[in-house]
Amino acid sequence: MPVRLYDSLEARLRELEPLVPGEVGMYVCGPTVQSSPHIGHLRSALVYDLWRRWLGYRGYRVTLVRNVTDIDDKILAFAAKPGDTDGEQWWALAYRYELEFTNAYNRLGILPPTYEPRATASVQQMQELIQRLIDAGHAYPAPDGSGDVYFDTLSWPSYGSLTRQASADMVAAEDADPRGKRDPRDFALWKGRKEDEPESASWPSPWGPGRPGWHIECSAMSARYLGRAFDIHGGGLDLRFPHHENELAQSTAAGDAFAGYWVHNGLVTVDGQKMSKSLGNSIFAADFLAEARPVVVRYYLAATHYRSTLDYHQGALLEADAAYERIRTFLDRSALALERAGVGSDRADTVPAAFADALDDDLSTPGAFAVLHETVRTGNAALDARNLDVVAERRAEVLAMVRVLGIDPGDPQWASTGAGPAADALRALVERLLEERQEARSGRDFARADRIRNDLAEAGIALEDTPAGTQWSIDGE
RNA sequence: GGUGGAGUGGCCGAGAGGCGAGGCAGCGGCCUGCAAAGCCGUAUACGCGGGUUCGAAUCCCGUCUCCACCUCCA
Repeated sequence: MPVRLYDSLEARLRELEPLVPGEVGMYVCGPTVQSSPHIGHLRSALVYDLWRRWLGYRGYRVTLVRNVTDIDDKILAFAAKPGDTDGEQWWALAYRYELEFTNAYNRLGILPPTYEPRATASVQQMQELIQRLIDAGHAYPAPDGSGDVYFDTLSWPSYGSLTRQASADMVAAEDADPRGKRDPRDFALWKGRKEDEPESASWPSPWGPGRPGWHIECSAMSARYLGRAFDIHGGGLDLRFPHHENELAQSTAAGDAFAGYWVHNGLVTVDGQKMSKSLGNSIFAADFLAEARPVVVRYYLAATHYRSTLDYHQGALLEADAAYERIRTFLDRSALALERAGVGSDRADTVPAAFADALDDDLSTPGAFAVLHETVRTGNAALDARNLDVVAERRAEVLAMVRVLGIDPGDPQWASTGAGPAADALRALVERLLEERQEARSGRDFARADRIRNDLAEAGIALEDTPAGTQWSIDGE
């Protein structure tokens, strides 16, 4: 079955047919590194990580490019603002936040993209694109001497096609500063340097010193790294307009075929309300990751379909934790049972057909998780029935699925810091106590056995008696 | 005003004309010294009102409510 994905431009499910068979070029709008990452940023990056992993599993060679917007109005404004970061250069501020994003991505097991270009490194390509637009009659330098260059929306009849809007119906922004625009809908391709802006934030150009507008970077960098025609363009739903609409207009007006498919991920709300910088209700990555293990956060973010709104509320991570534990526990139990029987336990199979069908169908992670849990259930039943052949099969399937989703509990990525002398000492002590408890149980001295179990529980160590012996684990790991 | 999306059981969350996805919580049972884990069983669910159909959560008409975007946004 071919992979199908929902194309926002045509507003329908389409089969993926890459320009070059077997290869997929994917451009995703990354963050503007002006403040700390929040859940929405994590979700967005995770969505494309999952797309990339699935397409990779399906045999495609995926080139994933996710940009970093490291120059923009707010970055300059925040750097200039007096406060804690007084005196910090705009580029230092941008880099500081970029590192925060990278760190959060890493903790969630989001694989680094094939390449992560910064806007400031492609200014030349942007200028070339702007020049092509001017030459084609779709852009003009402002006549007011500001050094701005605008895209001429009225010169491009299909402007608005991505969001199915007619230019005439668009409400002009209240705060729109008409400056040298021919039409309020025109947008800046190039912004002339203003007096109070640092010289380090300006580049020479045929239209005077200045810096690129926001939208132009994606048009220029997607073409630079993926070609003037590429397969998939992704980004948050909130970027559809104006950002993606403008990208589409610029690139196509300049004669580039641009993206074959437009994919938009749903936003994250908090208690039903949109999370946004202006509302100040953002849940930041650091707080979020402090609430649950990163692998559980990943499970939580991946379990909802990527196009749905994800509404975060208190307790959501606890549910995700319980669901994830079910999978982890099965993998532990099955490994133990197979090893005792002298059967290897690291075999990973291909994923079940139903799981593949779900992900082929517009990356239906909810369907995929349903299959994963079904498989765990039948695997557990086989364990109880001591049917090890079936256990081995189910385990191999679960491993394959969990690896595609990036939530394999055995992945060193998620390994706790519990290695080294301290962990060894803890293990020795716990195992000594477990021996004592076993002696007590054998002598039917349950009071003593339970006292040991309670003491360990108070220290955050949970016990589980299984036919194969007692297992212990540290809560939250 | 324009454009798009959503309302599903105690909660989360899929599905898109016909055997009630899956998870969490609950209840009953099995297992267990007791737990834990696991297994089995367990639900008058589809915003409201009409209609089409042998059959509607799904299609049609109407209606209510919520959300997003319309030049800061992942």
